[in-house]
Amino acid sequence: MGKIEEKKKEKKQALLASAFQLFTEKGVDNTSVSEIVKDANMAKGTFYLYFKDKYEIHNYLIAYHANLIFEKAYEILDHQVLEKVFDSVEDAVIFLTGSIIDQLEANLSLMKFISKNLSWGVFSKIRIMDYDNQNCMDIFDSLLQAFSKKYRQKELMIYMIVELINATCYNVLLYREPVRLDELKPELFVAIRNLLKQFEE
Amino acid sequence: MGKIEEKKKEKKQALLASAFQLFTEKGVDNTSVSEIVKDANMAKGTFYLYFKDKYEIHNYLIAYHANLIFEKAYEILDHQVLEKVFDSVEDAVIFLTGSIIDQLEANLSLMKFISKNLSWGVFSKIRIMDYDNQNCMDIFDSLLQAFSKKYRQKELMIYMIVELINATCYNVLLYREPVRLDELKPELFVAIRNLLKQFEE
Amino acid sequence: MGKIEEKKKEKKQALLASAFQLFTEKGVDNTSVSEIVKDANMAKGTFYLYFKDKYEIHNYLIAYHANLIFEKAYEILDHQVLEKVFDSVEDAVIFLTGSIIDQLEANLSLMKFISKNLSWGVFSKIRIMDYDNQNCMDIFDSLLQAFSKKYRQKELMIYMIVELINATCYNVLLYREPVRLDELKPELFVAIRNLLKQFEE
Amino acid sequence: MGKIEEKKKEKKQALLASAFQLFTEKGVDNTSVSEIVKDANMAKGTFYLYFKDKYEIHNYLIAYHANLIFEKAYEILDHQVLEKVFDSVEDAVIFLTGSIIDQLEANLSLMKFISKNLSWGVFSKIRIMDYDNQNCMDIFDSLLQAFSKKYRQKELMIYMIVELINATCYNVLLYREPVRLDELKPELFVAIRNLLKQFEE
DNA sequence: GATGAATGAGCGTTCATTCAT
DNA sequence: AATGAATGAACGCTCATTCAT
Repeated sequence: MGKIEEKKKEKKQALLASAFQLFTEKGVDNTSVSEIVKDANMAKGTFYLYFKDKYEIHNYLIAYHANLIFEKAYEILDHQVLEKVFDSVEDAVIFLTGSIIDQLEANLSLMKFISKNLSWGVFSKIRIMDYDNQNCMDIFDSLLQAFSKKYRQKELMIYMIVELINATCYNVLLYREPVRLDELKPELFVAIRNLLKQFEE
Repeated sequence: MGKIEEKKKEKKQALLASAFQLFTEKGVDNTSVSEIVKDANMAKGTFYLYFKDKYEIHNYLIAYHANLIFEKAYEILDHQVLEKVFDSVEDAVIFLTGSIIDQLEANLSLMKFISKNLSWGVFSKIRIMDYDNQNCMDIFDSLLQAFSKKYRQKELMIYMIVELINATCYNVLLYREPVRLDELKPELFVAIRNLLKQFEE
Repeated sequence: MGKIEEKKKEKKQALLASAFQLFTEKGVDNTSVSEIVKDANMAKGTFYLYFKDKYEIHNYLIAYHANLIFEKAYEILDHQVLEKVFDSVEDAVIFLTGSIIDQLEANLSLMKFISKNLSWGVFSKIRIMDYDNQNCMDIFDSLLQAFSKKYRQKELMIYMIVELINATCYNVLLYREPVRLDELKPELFVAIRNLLKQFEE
Repeated sequence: MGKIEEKKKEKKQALLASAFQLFTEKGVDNTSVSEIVKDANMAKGTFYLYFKDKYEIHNYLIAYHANLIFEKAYEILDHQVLEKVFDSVEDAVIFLTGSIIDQLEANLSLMKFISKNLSWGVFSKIRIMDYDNQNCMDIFDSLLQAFSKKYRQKELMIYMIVELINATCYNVLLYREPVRLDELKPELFVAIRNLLKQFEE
């Protein structure tokens, strides 16, 4: 019956929502299963019907939200590409980067949650999960194709760009160290343009 | 009497050694104080004579080992500089980077330990601790001066380089994803050269 | 289902019984939660399902047993009042006192437990708890009304009488110092009669 | 050598002073030997050269300070008796009581410290200790003799008076329950006069 | 499928006491 | 006599997990 399936999905979503809120609020280590189920209005045992343990729900959430950020960024980008706003791939990537940084800046606890947990491996696993979004790589890929430019080692290039953004923004956004975001941004954009050039065929 | 002081230092060293081994083997969260003192052949209470809690010994170890890596790299570099091996700062930085990566590759659990815990703030605090070494920034600084080249925003530049190295090497060293180390290295080196150029005055 | 509720009540009762025995035997400070649950044949965690900490069960027991003593004394008194045994309020109060002293004498560890912990504030809080008995003040009140005599500052009067009884009996019952109980009693009764007179309007 | 004896007495006094301050400030259970010796500027081991354990120093302090209160009260009284200020024993006892209550009121943490720990047995042991003061009983005794009145069962009488004062003042001073001190005092004085009359021969 | 009472190993931390110096 | 480093049992408390209902 579809209704049962629906109810199960609702339960799972409720658990995910509660866990995400608590994880970002107080950290994963300081959040207990008890608190999650309490917040989700469920019995403790129910949690274990949907997730093997606390770490499964943790990984799920990282992948989910990391993907969400790219999705949102791409959504905005897509409109602009269609409207031929950008002269080059470089400009589009910079725009994408800016969009991602803006999202992270607007939600620091989300950035904290994702950043230190986001490993390259997670992206490739996102598809396995039950939300059928495009992932980060596809987004870049389609972007690069849209401008029909040829880059070698596309995956490595994207990897280096993503890691550079993530790594440099972390301290800057959370602690304003060693510089403020508005000081980092222009240099980061130049560095990304250079990385793109570096991988041109 | 000096003998007591000596014994105390030995105890502290034993605790640091045991903690480091266990932290790198099983992670900080999965290592208990009980295990540390057991490994160090001490009573539980003794731990608290030397460290306020698990996190104090953790921070101590991060700063200590991060510093050690730079020190070792710089030691080698120093000899080469004296012998005028390098034509430019760029070459020297690349050499330094290579040396650091080699160390990380040779000790993956150390890399794992440092990488996810190393925040920019830690560097500035290293001096405070009781080993009076030069730190990362000083090393770069003296390097740059040695070649009397002028760069703007040196701190930001170093920050971006260090974060790029750290971030890109993590997955590559630990999971060989998305490429192997020997595939990453040349591109990383080019990227670093570009970053240096970007900050030339 | 009622069965679960019943089992929970049984568990709580078992904890209370074990705690009371250990508290009176060895004192509150020398009794650990571990010992209580061991005596009650339960896991340590179970204790914390029923009481916030050691002090909650402690307060519960003080109030409970203090109330119990008054209740028992009043029960007997009630019958006698109905049978018009007493000529005056004074006689009834003396009877009540005697009855309370007898109970304390029969259970010295109970007396020790209650005496040093019983503060005036506890009485007013007894009602809050889940046994809905009359408390000390109500008992005296109804007694005084039964004989329709008017006293001023009833609460202060009762306070002074109760404290006098409690304070003088403590050393006498536990250490027979400075006199034996049978030497104290007549003088205590006279003193109480004088206190009652003192507060007549 | 006398100097060594003197130094030892100084150390003991320092420990007593530190312990008393900490006991009254934070309670006996929340004060550790570590804190006492730290406050007294001594090594931990030194404590055990002077006291068997924490409880020995505790008992010592109770007896000492309880005695001190009576002493102070008597000192004042003595002058007044010599000057024939009082017409009767009753008046003198009331004065003594007032003086004791004033001291307790002026130092609530002292009152808290003494009150619940003061047992009749402590008084008789005071003499054993190394401060050779008169104790409570002697004070009353000499008072009664000064007025050459005859009371029966003097010890019991004093016991009841002292316990009544102590017991009724405790809650009133600490929590103002069930009445304020100025409401208790007149009634307490009347009750004491009645007790004295009760024991007249 | 859902519950939540029960578990108990494990946590970090304290501290009275000992004893080599 | 004085020290203070070392001890380790014991503490209160947490919480992931189980399982009878």
